[in-house]
Amino acid sequence: MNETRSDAAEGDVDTVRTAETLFDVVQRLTENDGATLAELAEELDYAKSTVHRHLQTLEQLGYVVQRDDGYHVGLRFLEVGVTARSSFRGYDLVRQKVEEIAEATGERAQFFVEEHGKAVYLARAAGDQAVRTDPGLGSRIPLYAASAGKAILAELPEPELFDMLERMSFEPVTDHTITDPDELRAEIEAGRERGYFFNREESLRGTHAVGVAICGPDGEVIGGLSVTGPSHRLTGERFESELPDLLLGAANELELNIAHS
Amino acid sequence: MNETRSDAAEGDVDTVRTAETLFDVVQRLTENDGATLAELAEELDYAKSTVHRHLQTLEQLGYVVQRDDGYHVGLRFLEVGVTARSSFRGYDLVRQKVEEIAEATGERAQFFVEEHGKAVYLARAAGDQAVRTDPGLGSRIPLYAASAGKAILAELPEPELFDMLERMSFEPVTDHTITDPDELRAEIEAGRERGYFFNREESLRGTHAVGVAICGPDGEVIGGLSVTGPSHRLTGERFESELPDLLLGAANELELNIAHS
DNA sequence: ATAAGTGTTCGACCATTTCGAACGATGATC
DNA sequence: GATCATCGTTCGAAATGGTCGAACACTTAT
Repeated sequence: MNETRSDAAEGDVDTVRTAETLFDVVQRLTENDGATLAELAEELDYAKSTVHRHLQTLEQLGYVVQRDDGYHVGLRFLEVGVTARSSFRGYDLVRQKVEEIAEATGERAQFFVEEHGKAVYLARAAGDQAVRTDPGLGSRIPLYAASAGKAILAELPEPELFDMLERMSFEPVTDHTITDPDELRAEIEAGRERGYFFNREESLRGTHAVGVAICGPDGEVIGGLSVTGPSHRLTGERFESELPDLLLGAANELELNIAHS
Repeated sequence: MNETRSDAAEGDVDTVRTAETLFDVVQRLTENDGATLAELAEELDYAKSTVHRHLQTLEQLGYVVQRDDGYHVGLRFLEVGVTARSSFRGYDLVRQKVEEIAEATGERAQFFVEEHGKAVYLARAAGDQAVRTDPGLGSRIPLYAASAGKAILAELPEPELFDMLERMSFEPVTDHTITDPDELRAEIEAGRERGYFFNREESLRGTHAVGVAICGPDGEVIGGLSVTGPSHRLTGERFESELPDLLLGAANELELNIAHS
């Protein structure tokens, strides 16, 4: 099929170096919120003056805040991130549906989209527990380790799917994670027939999940919806039939609503 | 050439120019999601190649995504923004409380924090309407135009308050917005006695609000909590006594819970 | 008073960003 | 099926601007 691809595989295309150091600072700041200038310079191995200049720039632009206890990432990231989130079609509708599903099943429901070959959490709701904030909002897991991720993969057009599988590194998340491309391929095929996908302790030990894809009016995949719970509770009929049916119904309704929005 | 360095706070401190152009791109991308390279270069008045390089860098770092219909801001902003949000003490507790208040009052409840001299939405919940997403999450309004903003100002130590008032530009949001520093000062004093603050169509026509401050265990202000609603519904006893009491109770409880967390 | 911890400034070196024009790829129009 | 319009991409030359390290200023603890 394709052959002229190898050259772009690893070559760092020409890139703005300064931006890398800038986001290094941001990155370190998220991992070590409230860090001081000296700490950051030390950890990043840049000159203090360099880090200082970047922090000052970031602060002036609103992306960093300096308080008495050190530097913090600013809420402008949240502002931008929220617009990024709402740029997904039907996000509001999906969010409501996620909460409905959580309530109906008593389990945790979540919605992912694909970005840069990973599954990114966009919404999550818990059935039983008090309404807790979404801790991992925006966090990423490999597509092949999530039921919703597999559902997304299965809806991709063949060439894109091929590319994506090519680029995957298949690092295990748990000892049940699929690490064989052929095995993943087979599961995608199987799930395509059924319309729903499973995750048996592949992303978290002791946790099962069922997932389905959400597609837009033109057939393009928007994201994936899944229900997660303890493996002892997600089993048998409920796991293999009831929850899938519920999800398929939800997906269907969602897709209709999205198409008419 | 010699620089006349006005040692006041006015001068542009030395700043990473490249970062400015980079965030110019990001900014434009949030305002015009899905823009093409040519559009961005045109609107920003940079060379196409320059914008291209920045976009490529941003994409490689995960902060921008290129889809068939153009470039989009990436969800990494959301990821970073969420950590910024949860770096505020007691955010989870506050969020729950906001939802409780919305449910109890049937009106809209919201939580702000101060950043860069503005009030930033961190949480919002609506009582009546279906659970809708927070549209303006991360968005900013002037402190002096929000009841919760005034509450925050009133809790600041005098020197900081002074500085902040100095820097304020007092641009009106509606025709009821306070634009006179002395008037604001007076309202802050008055509210300090009472413990709560009002907003009478100062941020949105036809809308009233009551707000209180939330403080941490050391007396430092964390943010402000407020209830908003149509001015015809927020009036009389309910507006000037019931809601304030409710909010003061909520703040009190919150502060206790936060102190013990 | 001293010391250790902040953040801040400065000038010289040289890395790197910027620009514009030309290229290649894709899709629309006639 | 050829031509035009648009899109993203590449390239080298010129100068803009980022990096470094040492020294400064400031606050708090010893």
